[in-house]
Amino acid sequence: MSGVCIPASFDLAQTLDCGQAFRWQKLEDGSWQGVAFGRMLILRRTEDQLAFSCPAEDLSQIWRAYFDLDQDYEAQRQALSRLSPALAEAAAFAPGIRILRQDPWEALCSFIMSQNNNIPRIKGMVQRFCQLFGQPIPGSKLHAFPTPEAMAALSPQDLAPLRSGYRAGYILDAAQKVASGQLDLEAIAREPAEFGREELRKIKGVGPKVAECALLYGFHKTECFPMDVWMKRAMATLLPGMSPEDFGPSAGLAQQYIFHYSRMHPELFA
DNA sequence: AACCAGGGTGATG
DNA sequence: CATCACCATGGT
Repeated sequence: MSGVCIPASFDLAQTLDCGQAFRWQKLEDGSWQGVAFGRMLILRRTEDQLAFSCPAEDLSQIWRAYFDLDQDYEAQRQALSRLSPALAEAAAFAPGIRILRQDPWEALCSFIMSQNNNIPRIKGMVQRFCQLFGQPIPGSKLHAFPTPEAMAALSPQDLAPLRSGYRAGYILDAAQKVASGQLDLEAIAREPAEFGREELRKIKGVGPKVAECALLYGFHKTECFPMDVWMKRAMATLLPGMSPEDFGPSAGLAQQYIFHYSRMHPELFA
């Protein structure tokens, strides 16, 4: 068990249930449980601290980066809020959102599953995916996210119990391209976002939106700005005339404020 | 029953 | 370049 002071802007519910990650679950006692990088974590907030169910070593080597704890989100939120009153309101609605630094393959694969799908079903699909094909995590009943190497050997029939529909072929194509080295995720992490956009779209079923999600949530390319159906509606209604480039280097955070705000206020678009 | 969901593909104007 | 049917599945 190890603790850490809560950064100025960090709310567990806002960050873990805002549609950027699909493996976190709120437990009965109010703490959050999830898996990332093959480790299970239970996370709970006390009055002025976060309690991590892990050794101090994992906190400094895995979770500090995952939760982007060294970044000043308060400063970004204030800067973004000056750009537009509507954005300021969305940011004030969930000031504790942070952009997680997820595993690149997990983000890519999860958002391939997300296409033309809804969030509850995406969560179920990701859960079955891990349960069916991921390495068990000792003493937890949970499983790591399946590796591309493990997936590359499978056939579409093997993925039938996943009930992912036509996305099964997309998942396998992604796994094969990554496992074979045809697609170099480390190079995408290293290079500018535009390189990643071109590379990721070589995968079947990966278009502009899925690539943008993978780049933002898996490669932490913070200027990326995924445009799904919610965001298109929100931009037209709340931020008419503005485009992704107007939000600068932390456009991804602006996008997440707007996305979450829109999803929590569906009546705005009725 | 028809329509929708953090879309993409392939065909057609 | 814009539009459109279609894609598999589950919820409303």
